[in-house]
Amino acid sequence: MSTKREQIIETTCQLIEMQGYHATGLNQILAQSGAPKGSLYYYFPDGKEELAVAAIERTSRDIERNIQQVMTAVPDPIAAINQFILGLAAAVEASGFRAGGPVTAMALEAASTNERLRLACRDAYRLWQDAFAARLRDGGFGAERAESLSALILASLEGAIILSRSQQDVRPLRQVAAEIDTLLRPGGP
Amino acid sequence: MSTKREQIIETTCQLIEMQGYHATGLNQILAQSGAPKGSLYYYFPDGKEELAVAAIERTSRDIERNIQQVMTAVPDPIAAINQFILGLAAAVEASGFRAGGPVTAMALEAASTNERLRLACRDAYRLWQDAFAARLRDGGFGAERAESLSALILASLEGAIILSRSQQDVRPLRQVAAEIDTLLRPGGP
DNA sequence: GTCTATAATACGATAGAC
DNA sequence: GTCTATCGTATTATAGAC
Repeated sequence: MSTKREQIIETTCQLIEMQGYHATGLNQILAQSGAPKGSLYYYFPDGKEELAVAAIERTSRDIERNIQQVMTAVPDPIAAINQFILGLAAAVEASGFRAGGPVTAMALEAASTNERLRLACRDAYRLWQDAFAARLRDGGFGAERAESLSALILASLEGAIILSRSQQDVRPLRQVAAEIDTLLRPGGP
Repeated sequence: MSTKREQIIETTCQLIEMQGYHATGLNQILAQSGAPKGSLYYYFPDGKEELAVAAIERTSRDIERNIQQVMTAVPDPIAAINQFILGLAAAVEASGFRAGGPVTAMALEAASTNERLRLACRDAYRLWQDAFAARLRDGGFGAERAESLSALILASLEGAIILSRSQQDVRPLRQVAAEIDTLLRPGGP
């Protein structure tokens, strides 16, 4: 419950999502969060790896809560998914195309080299995909189709964030939102 | 046309796609490619950044050629796109989920911090998306819809590679291939 | 629990011999 | 053109005072 511990994690999330895992140094995290190096190793004895896992878990919960919130606020599942993606586009744009979630960065950098981080990322993705899949089942899709559709939604979401940041333009995210909507609507394209 | 220069670029592509940009050291590239440090700075006076740009441009051409090849071999555009994605899934699996393209890694790590790399990634994505869009127009889709669909295809492709590597399972790529196919077929879902 | 100083190592880049 | 030795500065991690 320590507030300094939370500050360190929060700063880590911000820096990793902007720069990536390996480009973000412990010294930079310490400088920006105002914590000394001793505190970091007191709260995270395993060092950078443990801190990164904490950052992934924190983001995992935050995003999952965000998804649930939109899904509860908007009754129609298809409209809810559309609104979530557009909300994401607005957030990415508002950050000046610097934000896009720390999980994807670590998933790419550490998927092949760090098993612990890979599993943490995998679990986060699983949680988010399940949130979409559950809502799709509520909307009348069968279990298998909901699983398949939620995979497309999550994948295109992650990919569109990368495209939008590279182009510094929200168009890819908006286009994905529109095409997903078309795919989900009864009657189809 | 130097063969050593090509070796350096090829090794850079392999290492960056496995570990990312910042995690890949110049010394590691040199050791694996068998080149000495002097050669690297002779061929790439601007150092790591110039080398990374060369790696992106090389991958850009290779993938574009791969897309064109599948699109030429398979007459039906929708079937061709499906086959390209499944081919990608096979390649990712064959690499032991270590490969997935060096561009995405750099796009994420450098989008906010290195303008030169960001632009190189943006151009690569543009080239690939245009290849898909052109084929969709051939298949009868209007220009605007082809643009929007190709954005979804490229985004979901990139995202599904990340998901598949995190899970060490090609399912996400296969599910994306199937859902894209459903979306494209006349009559729809 | 909190903090500083420092160790051990790797990084990218450069200088200069050949 | 090719190569090696080395510089200066990062990095993660630790030891030990308070």
